[in-house]
Amino acid sequence: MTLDTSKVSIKTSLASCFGTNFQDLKGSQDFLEELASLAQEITVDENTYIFKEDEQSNFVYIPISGVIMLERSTARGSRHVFAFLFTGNLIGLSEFSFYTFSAKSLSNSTMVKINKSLIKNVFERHPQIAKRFHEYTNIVLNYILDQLFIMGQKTAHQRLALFLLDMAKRIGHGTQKFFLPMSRQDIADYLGMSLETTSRGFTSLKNKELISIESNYSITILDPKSLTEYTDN
Amino acid sequence: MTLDTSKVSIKTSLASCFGTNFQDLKGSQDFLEELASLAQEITVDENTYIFKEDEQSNFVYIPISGVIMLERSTARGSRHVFAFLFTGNLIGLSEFSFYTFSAKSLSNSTMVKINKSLIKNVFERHPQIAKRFHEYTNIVLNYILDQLFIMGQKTAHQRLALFLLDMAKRIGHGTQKFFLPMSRQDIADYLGMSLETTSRGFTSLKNKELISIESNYSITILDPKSLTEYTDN
DNA sequence: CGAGCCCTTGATGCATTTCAACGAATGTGG
DNA sequence: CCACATTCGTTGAAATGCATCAAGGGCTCG
Repeated sequence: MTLDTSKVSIKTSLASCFGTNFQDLKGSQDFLEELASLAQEITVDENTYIFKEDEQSNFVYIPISGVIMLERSTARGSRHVFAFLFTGNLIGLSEFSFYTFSAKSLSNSTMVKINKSLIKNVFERHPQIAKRFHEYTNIVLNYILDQLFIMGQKTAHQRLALFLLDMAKRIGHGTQKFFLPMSRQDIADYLGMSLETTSRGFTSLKNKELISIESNYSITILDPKSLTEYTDN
Repeated sequence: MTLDTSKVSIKTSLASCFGTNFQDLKGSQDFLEELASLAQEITVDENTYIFKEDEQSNFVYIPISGVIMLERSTARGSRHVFAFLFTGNLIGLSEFSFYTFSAKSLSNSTMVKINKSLIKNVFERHPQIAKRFHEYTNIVLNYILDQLFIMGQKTAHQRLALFLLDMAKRIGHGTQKFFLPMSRQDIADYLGMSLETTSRGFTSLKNKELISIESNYSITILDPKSLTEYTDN
């Protein structure tokens, strides 16, 4: 039950939840000390659930490395994927006492696991930290609104193109070749289309020479500018 | 520049932003006094903009009565409607110094207009109030996630049915007959479909005897249960 | 009464789903 | 190490949903 808060990877993840100058915030030392003694770093295998929908939400998680997929299953057996998370997103903090979605690891991942009561307590005592988190929530909200717009107004292939551009930015960090950590089905369930349409989308973008597909999961964006234009209608 | 905070309508709106037992919160009296002296109640005519995208976001607004539509226009001239608000939603509070969307009144409306700096200041001084607001933000976030799911997985006519059920709940407050305050085009832009598809959706639901259409804007949900089943696939 | 706006309806074509078959990659047991 | 099963992705053909183009109907307001 101890966490090495001096690790760069952990600092990076915290910074992306609470801002880059997080260390300067009033209360941040206190918070870090509590994390050091009461939080833990866990590792999660590929394809395993960190938690499932409707379970008691006693913990929140911050991914350090790996890929986490958030999903919800529907009455009729279909599934909605609503996010792929890489590093530094706080998962599972809400007012509900149970999770409203499942979190599944798509790769070997490491995460910081924190008692929900610890976080809530820190937020009570240190409004500055709470404020930072809520600014971050606002960014998430705006991101989802953009996604909502995309779902309503873009064609299936455009949505796929936008998805790949987003992944390139978040995974490739600038390089245009990256490893896709999720299956075609996962992408389909995220973009609200059938598996086949996703597959055809890949083929179509390849034929247009906008991307190249080295293997099923290794993608290169050949022409970011044209690909962006393609998403613009 | 004074606001009558004893009005029931204003209390109701505040309660829906900050919780029903808002008055018991630490700092709420202070907040109310500031509102009384520094906020104002404004009225807005039908079909006029309260603010537009990219304007300086100096004020936040809480609708008291009427209907507000939040929209964003796109590069290619199309439009995305992302919310219809009735009463008690805090509009326009974000970290950006300009609005990222426009707010348009669809009816004669009254709203409380508050200086953004006042609100931010209250939140700094009274973490309990800020916390309430952020709980409310979380509810909004969940609502949008549901909408995202609907956009991805439901057919056009199902989306319309879900929209009407939502409106009935929010406008009719239990009664099944209600006045739709927005045009077919507004609904289309909200649900990501064409005006014609929206219209056909109305006709189709009418023919299925799930709703009746007294006039273009007066709708009755004849069979809520079957209508709900219809949205379930 | 006519103009203008909003809504509805029809016809057509394109986008996407669905059903079905095939191919490629991966793992398992003989 | 190879045959086989299994999983995942691709491709084709048919059917469906939806957008688009086009025309007509009803309402409101001057």
